[in-house]
Amino acid sequence: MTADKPLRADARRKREALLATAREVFDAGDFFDLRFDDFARLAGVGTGTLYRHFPTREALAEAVYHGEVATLCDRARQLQATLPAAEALATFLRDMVDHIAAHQGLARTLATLMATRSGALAEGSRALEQAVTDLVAAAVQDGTVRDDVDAGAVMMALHGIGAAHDRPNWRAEADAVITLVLDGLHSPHADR
Amino acid sequence: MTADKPLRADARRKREALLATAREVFDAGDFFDLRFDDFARLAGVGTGTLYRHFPTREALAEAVYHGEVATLCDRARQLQATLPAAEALATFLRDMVDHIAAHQGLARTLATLMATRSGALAEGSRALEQAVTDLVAAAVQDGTVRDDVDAGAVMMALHGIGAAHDRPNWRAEADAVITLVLDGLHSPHADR
DNA sequence: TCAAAATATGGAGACCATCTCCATTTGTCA
DNA sequence: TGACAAATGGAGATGGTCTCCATATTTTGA
Repeated sequence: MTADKPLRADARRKREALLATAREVFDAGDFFDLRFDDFARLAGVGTGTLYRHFPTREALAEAVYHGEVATLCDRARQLQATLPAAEALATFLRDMVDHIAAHQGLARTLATLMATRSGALAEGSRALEQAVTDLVAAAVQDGTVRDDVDAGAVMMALHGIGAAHDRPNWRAEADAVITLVLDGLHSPHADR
Repeated sequence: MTADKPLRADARRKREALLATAREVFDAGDFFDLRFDDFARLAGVGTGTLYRHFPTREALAEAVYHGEVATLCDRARQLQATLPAAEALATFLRDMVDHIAAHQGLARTLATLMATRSGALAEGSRALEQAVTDLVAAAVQDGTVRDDVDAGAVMMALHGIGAAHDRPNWRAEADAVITLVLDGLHSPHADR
């Protein structure tokens, strides 16, 4: 997609170091508590180098988010290929909750980024949304899910779950949201 | 709740000016784009005065949010007093969407604040959640809503709606989320 | 009504994170 | 290996945040 420029050897090394460090910090949820310049020191890199590779904090986040999303999308495709549509959708959503539970820091970071609406996550988010859209469409197709509601609503609900990750009773509530959404999706159309 | 200290006359005037200005900026969604010192200038107040009254940006936001929440809670109580429980809940949720639609800037500001999780909105959020809890409890009581899901899930969904206010198709998706949640709430318990 | 005491003001400047710039180092290619 | 291109890193400029205190305003009480 982005025209690959042949990156020099040391450049790639530094870039990788930066990304590795970012991933850790990202996952620990300290992404916004850390002075940006310190990423550089942490990764054993000069400030200038950091800024050359990732002009903004958000650019760095985007790069990390990318890998994250790829994993989730693979998972979605895999489920879709091996399970009945409705079940694939349900499993994916429950898995998402597991995933967020297992990566609180990541959830926190993403929530902040979403809210700031730097737009930095646009590409990654679109990919994730596409995966959800496919799952929902398949379920609609075989008639197990109503057709008057689209995947956007599901994304919103997921967004809410991720953003609220710090609630005391998060896990139970997150599961409850998924339950509501799934049961709602299986309801017949309301008349109005 | 907070011990009221008899505020001096000019102090109250300045404080009010600050709040009025903040409310505008808040509603316009520019809350985080504006240099904090400029609030002072905008409100015709010195920087020092601003910081005396509201030590942080978040403190100022909290003060504004307070009034906002009070209105919504009143609305909830009023609905609860005049409509059957299930209908009161449904109406309130739909009204919330209307409200957010009518105050995009506010939604944006709140989403950012929530994500930053300054904790500044804790009190206001608790009040709002209490209102929703009451609505749900009443509906559970008279048997129109399942009892295995609590209000926290509804809050999460609302949170998601508010946080995603910048999606192109926001309105339709927000309505869809509410529909899913309401239909989900009216479903019988799932077995597992 | 008028000091004196208490309270509040405002803005100059300290502080600190972000980001730029370029002299130096490192890698690549012939 | 030499010469050119690519990349580095960190010193310092920039600009927003917040503190401090000399001055101004309000209140008190005699």
